[in-house]
Amino acid sequence: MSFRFALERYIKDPDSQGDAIIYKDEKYVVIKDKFNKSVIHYLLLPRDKNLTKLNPLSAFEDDILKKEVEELIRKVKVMILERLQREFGIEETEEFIKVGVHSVPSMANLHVHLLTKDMNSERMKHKKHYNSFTTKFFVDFDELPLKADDKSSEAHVMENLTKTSDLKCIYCGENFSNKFAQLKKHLTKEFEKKCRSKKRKIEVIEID
Amino acid sequence: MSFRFALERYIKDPDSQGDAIIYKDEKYVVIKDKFNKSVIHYLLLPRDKNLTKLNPLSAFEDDILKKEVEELIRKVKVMILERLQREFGIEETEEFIKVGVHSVPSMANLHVHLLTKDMNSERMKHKKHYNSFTTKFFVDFDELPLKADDKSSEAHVMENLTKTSDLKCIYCGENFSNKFAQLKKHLTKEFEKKCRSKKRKIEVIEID
DNA sequence: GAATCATAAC
DNA sequence: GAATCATAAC
Repeated sequence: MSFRFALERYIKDPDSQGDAIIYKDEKYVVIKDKFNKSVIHYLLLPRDKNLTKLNPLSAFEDDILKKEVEELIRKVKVMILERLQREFGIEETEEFIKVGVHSVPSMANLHVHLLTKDMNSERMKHKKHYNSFTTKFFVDFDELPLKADDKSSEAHVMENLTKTSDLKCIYCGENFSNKFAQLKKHLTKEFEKKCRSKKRKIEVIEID
Repeated sequence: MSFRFALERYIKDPDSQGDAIIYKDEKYVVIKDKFNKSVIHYLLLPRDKNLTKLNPLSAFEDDILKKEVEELIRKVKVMILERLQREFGIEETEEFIKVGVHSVPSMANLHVHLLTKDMNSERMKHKKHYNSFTTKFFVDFDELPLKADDKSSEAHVMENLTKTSDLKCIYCGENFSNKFAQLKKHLTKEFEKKCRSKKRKIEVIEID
């Protein structure tokens, strides 16, 4: 089976996926993105055989699906903010969480991205990664479903956007042109600032 | 001036280089490698105008140079082990420090690498990076100067070695073939094991 | 040396 | 989607 169906196993047999599973019920699973592009990056997937085949730009024309997913998104956002507090000592609001879909997903199974806005991850490795979350290639969940004539439906246009858009800092808007390495440094600095601003005092005690 | 002379400023005016300078006297400087390939990675450079032009494989035919550098290496090794203890809580011996030169340096100014053996760094980005420290491309200081007929003197042979040698874990010898991403994960795990084995207790206290 | 970009093969 | 490899231009 092609890599495009790599998410299939999570909806078919979540119990076999260990701590990659953040949430599950009969109809949905929420998993950790294996190649997280932010400090926290989850995927929400409907488990239904038919729903999982839908295109993300039109899938949420289904009102029931949309309502149910909205409700689950609310829960997951809380979990994300709690984890951000617990693991990084960062107090944030829902504004710090991006929720939406890729215009042209590489993975076939319908999935919604939920991720913190830091974009600070080892796995964030090149321009296309970054721009797939920071340009119109990424469609906010609130904008779904898209009108059929929306330009965001044109796959080639969208893919080009991830290649050609300048790299701009999600925090301060600074334009890094195509200088990805410099953007990375900047994002790390911005995130560490966010951590420091909580003024955590870390005490290290040797017990052996 | 070409990038090949990027180290020139460190020997000419170390005082302008801030905390990149680990040690300096009239004849030598030791600096942090700007693109460190291990947790701790320093470069030792003779400042003399003539010495800095020498080829690393033959430079240490000069007995005085060799003796002086040997002495400085001893001092720097102590500094490295202290920093390893201070910053990472890791207790190690000199065996954990690699000292030597690249057969075919990219940087023109004579420099000796001193680095911890973890090979665990964000800047370790591809096979050539790794193999330039783990194959015969890297010549241990103790083996210098090389006999003139040593194969290690053949630049093309050496450069090929960094491209074609299998990736092998420096800790356990596991062969990762050309699977660099997997080697990286493995090295991170190995290093974290080393940290954990010190059983540090970390207490986080919010003060704001 | 770093870094961007393109390109197979999975 | 990931990952390896090659290639300019600095």
